Amino acid sequence: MNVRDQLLEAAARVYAEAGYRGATTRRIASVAGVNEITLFRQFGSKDALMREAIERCRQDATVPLPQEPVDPVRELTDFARAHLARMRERRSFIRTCMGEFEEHPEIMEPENSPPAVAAKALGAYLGRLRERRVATAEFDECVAATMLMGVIFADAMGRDIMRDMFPRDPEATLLEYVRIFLRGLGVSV
Amino acid sequence: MNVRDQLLEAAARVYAEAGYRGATTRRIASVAGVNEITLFRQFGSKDALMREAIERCRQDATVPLPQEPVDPVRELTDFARAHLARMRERRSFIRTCMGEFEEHPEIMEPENSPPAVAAKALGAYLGRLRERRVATAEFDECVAATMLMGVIFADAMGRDIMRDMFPRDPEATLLEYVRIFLRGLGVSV
DNA sequence: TTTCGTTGCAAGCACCTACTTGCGCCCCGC
DNA sequence: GCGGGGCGCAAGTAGGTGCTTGCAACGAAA
Repeated sequence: MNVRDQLLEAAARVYAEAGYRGATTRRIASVAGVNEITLFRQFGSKDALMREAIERCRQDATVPLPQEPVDPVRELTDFARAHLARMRERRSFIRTCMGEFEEHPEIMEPENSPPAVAAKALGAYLGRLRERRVATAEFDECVAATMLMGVIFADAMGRDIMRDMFPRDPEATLLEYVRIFLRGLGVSV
Repeated sequence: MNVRDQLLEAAARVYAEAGYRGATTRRIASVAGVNEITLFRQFGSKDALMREAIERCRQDATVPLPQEPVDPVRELTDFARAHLARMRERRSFIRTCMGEFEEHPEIMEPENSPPAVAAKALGAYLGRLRERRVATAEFDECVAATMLMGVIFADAMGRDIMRDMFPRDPEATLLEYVRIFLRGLGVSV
């Protein structure tokens, strides 16, 4: 791994831990194991480095949902588990971004944010569930999709912060989320 | 309002906007409309001021849930609306706290955090719904309570950040959250 | 072998930070 | 009227910040 990538990775790590102001060039360089001057020679300024480092963390992993629903509980559990795992991995980074939204709103591009695209795909899947008469209740699939993504988001962000609020067994909790959710859409579980 | 309270309020406001590092003593004093030296004379140090200012924001408003459920949809909608409004008011502050959790985990006392106590009260209410045979499905009321609080939390935190993910009408969305949720517990809506 | 681009090191710049000192003003109780 | 406590102002401390300069070492390409 070349010096540039080391710096980008270190910048993202330090940013997640300490925020923009706390991510000093000296600290980033130290974590990257390179000289501070090299940072400026490579990126010109702290701002340019941070912008590129944060942009790098944006690559979203899309979780597929089947075109033809077969087993909604299993399919949605897999979907939710994948998103939950991914958000939990990045929780420090996400929390820092959210905390600095007031100061740097530009780093949040609402159009393509990963949860938003996931919610869209999920909404389409829920629409298919209704078309196939698997989901029999009246519901707004957009609100429903936002709801499930919101539960996943809250779990990923809050489990380590408010420890006594979240049940011990993450996997069982996840399954229960999905079961309550699907029953709410009129899917028999 | 005396100088001390002005400083405490200004400190909380600036902290919510800029975080701990961004809340400089000069900026706080300027927002409070007092001299920076007065800040140190009153509180001794920035840390003491911030600690007291943040502690002040902790006073939680408990939202009552009826002992005898009558109209679950209305009761839970009122409950959810109150919590949503309160979280949304304080969203900047909450987001900043979450963003700085890695650096200052001590400000989060997981035992008495407002969402946790709300979730506990909600769980008890859901238990009553089941005892009265209003909620007929099998569900874990602890997980269910966490689920609804999570949806509220995600809406309060995310609506202004990921604008296209949340439907336009907050009140209608809220009602739909509650309806899907209650149906998921086996309550006929 | 020479050359040249990349890196490290030492030092330093101007600015901001939390925090201190000394002095003068002004209002409030006596 | 007057003494004292609370406040503001000017100035300054030591340390951290982003960023720059000058110079030497190294390794690969020529």
